[in-house]
Amino acid sequence: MRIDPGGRSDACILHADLDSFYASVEQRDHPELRGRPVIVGTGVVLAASYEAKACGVRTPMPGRQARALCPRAVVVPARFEAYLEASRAVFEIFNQTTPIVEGISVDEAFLDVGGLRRVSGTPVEIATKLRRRVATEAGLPISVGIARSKFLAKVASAVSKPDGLLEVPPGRELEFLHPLPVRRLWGVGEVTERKLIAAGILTVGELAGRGERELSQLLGPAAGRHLYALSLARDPRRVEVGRRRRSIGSQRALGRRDRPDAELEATLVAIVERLGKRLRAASRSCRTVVLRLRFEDFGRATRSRSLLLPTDRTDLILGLAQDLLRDAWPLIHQRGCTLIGLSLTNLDGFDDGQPALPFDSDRGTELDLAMDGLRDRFGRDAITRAVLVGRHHGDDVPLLPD
DNA sequence: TCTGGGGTCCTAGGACCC
DNA sequence: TCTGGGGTCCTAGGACCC
Repeated sequence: MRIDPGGRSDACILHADLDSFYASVEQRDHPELRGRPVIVGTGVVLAASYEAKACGVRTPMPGRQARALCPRAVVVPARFEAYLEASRAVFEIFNQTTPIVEGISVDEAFLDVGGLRRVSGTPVEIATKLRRRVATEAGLPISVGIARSKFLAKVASAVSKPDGLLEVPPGRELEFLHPLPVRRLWGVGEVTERKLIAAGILTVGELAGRGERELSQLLGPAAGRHLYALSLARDPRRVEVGRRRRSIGSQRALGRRDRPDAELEATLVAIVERLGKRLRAASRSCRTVVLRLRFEDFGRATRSRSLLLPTDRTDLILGLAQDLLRDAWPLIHQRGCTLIGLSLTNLDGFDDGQPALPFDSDRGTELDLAMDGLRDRFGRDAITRAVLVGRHHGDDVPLLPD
């Protein structure tokens, strides 16, 4: 019998989610941390072990608050390289489990195991084996949810944590879903939760009872339609292999102390260089550059500019970024800048087909910017050394051979 | 010591085109 | 001269996710 909108009658989507990922890697690599509360991140909490979560530590909580809640906690700085390495090992196991893997982030993926019953067994058997492999081969705890849809599989993995396995049996989706608080719905964050609670809607079941029209009036047409569908367990999205990134970005928090303008400009140059390298490493090009700013009053602003044609050249991207920054100076001087970032969007070109994992292709800067311009002017092979000199407003020749 | 760094999607107004 | 409908693109902002 095929009744659900996803066109499936069996629960064959797995959502696999590593538990407290960064903290688990630290406990794996440092045995003395096992069984103790661990907080990763010295500024804000990037991850907390279950022992630390038991004290109420959450991410992304300010570090000071976390240490007050959990004075016994061991605070360690993040080691992103180690996490990326661990992520690769786990995704290797995912990919050996089924060819249909959709990576969501470093520590999370959907797996479609629908066609594998004869080869590998039932979804529960497959998930059990997957969890065992991740534990023994990668040394990490992972939770898995199984359901007929992505959304329910994701809710199931969250409910099963820590180190759990939970299947939502076909036909019993609403029984599972309706008692849950609205916050469990994918797309309900702090703001939407507040609105829903103010309207007297506390559970998914109550949300389903209101109907799409009322929800759309409350939250807007797209959100209303989306949440109403989820509340009835309608989610026809398939597991997609090799989704292409739609933007890449990089940002730096600056703290609250006053920074000279030149330091901001230098930070922007460094960000552009990183992004240019990542862009070319992924064989992509971009047409729009977005400058992101955050201010001391916690307000935010974005400024963007588009090119006529896509580019992957660091110097062209930097030109746009500097134009945007120049326009934003009054804003920055007035409100104080605590974060500067850049996103590249309207991406074009093929990429490597890899899931969108953060931190990839990013090993510091190598004066790429200078090399770009010099290669164009003097030819690819003629250049062995380059010097990047500062660029100020109006100077249009920032690059000189050494 | 008030808040990291990486993303996705939606909305809305204005310019511009047919 | 004024009015209309339908569409795309650009820019800015906001909510949400891990």
